[in-house]
Amino acid sequence: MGIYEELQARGLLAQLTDADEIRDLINNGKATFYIGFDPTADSLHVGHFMTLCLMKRLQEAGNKPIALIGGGTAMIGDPSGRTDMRSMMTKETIEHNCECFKKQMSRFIDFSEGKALMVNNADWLLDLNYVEFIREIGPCFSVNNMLRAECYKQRMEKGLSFLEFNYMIMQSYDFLELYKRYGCNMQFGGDDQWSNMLGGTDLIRRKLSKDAYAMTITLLMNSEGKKMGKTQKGAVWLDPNKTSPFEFYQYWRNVDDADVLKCLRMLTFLPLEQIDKMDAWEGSQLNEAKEILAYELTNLVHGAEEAEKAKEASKALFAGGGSSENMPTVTLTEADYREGTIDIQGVLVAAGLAASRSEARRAVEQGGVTVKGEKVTDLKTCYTKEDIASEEFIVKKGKKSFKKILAE
RNA sequence: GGACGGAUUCCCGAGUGGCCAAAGGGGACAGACUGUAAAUCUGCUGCAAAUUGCUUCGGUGGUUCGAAUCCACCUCCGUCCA
Repeated sequence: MGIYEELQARGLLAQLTDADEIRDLINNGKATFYIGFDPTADSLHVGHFMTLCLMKRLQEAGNKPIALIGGGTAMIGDPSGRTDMRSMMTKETIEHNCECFKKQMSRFIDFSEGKALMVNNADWLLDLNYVEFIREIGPCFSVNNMLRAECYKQRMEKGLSFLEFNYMIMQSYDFLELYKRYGCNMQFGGDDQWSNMLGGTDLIRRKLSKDAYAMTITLLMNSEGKKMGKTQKGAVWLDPNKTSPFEFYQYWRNVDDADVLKCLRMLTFLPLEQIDKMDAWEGSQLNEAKEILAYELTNLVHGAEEAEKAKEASKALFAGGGSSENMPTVTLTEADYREGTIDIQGVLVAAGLAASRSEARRAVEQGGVTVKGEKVTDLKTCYTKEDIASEEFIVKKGKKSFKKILAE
């Protein structure tokens, strides 16, 4: 089974410009491909993780990846899949984010000895001369066609600025530039990038009369048709400081039944045969599959040690037993106490389990707060520093949020 | 450049002088039921020293005893015309 067939079996392939040609290229290690990442935040998230995995898979199959950091395109902002304009980022922010991306990517992709490249499109986009550029590239784009592209259609109602309208052209130009510089003949990306990517293959054909290919991977959607990797608090980040390994683990531990197998196939590197066996699992047995999913992904992103810790902590909390050693903790400082004590609302707020004292009050009133295994119903419940220091002071809000509190 | 229309709480969206911390829906959170799933039902959803007080309806000023609501100017967005 070639890499192409494997990707297909995992359900990763969405759209391809030329399936036969692409299969031949990637199965035989003849592809030099690029995937673009716009530095819109200071950490990669789960969406990026999928494409990074794709990159890794293809690299292992002998193809040469180019990770393109969009230091230039981020100056414009991709309107794809957005209903309103992105807020503009300063040059400094973008540069900072680029650095963060670079570090994180090196964890997944082997950049040693020219096995992969990392480039930044700021290097060629920022110095373009406007008139020269539009004279060279402008004639290759039909506005009529661009307006028909899905990514712009969605914006016709809410409004689309000229700035964003240029995004597709910039991305197309990237592909052309990479083709010229490195012989990059393929581009991969999320399915929402399809029209931008086609812009690139078209441009290469027009300017160089050469064929280049594009392929998108399926966006990871849950059974409700929403993009996965987002929580109410925002994206699930790969940076352990933004999303702790434990939270990361829990996110996957909690996916819907309907999505487990899909996630295993698309995200993990487990052999397909093993995943196919799990296909037959039903009901509560699926919980095991979720545990595997959560462990595998945490392992990939944060390493085995962190994955193990997250698993332990989760067992300690939900299944009883296990040690509380690896639970997320919060240490209270002098400033948290008032006259030597802290009330239950204060504890919840200090632990980050409630955003405000009002929210904490509601949680207590509705019977959702547990301290050391005992439900707290009295808002006036107070604790001294000694109470907290004396034994395992575990505060639980609801079923899944909890913190171990330490005294200073 | 001209003519309209719009901006309300996490989101959508009602409210056109006091009864408005602001209807309704979604989401989030909590409870019941469960398998750390889904579905369903219930509660809850600005902040706080909490029978009260404070801050909020794009921004700044103004009218008024009283403004999300009226007036002026500004900012941003949409539609149509150029």
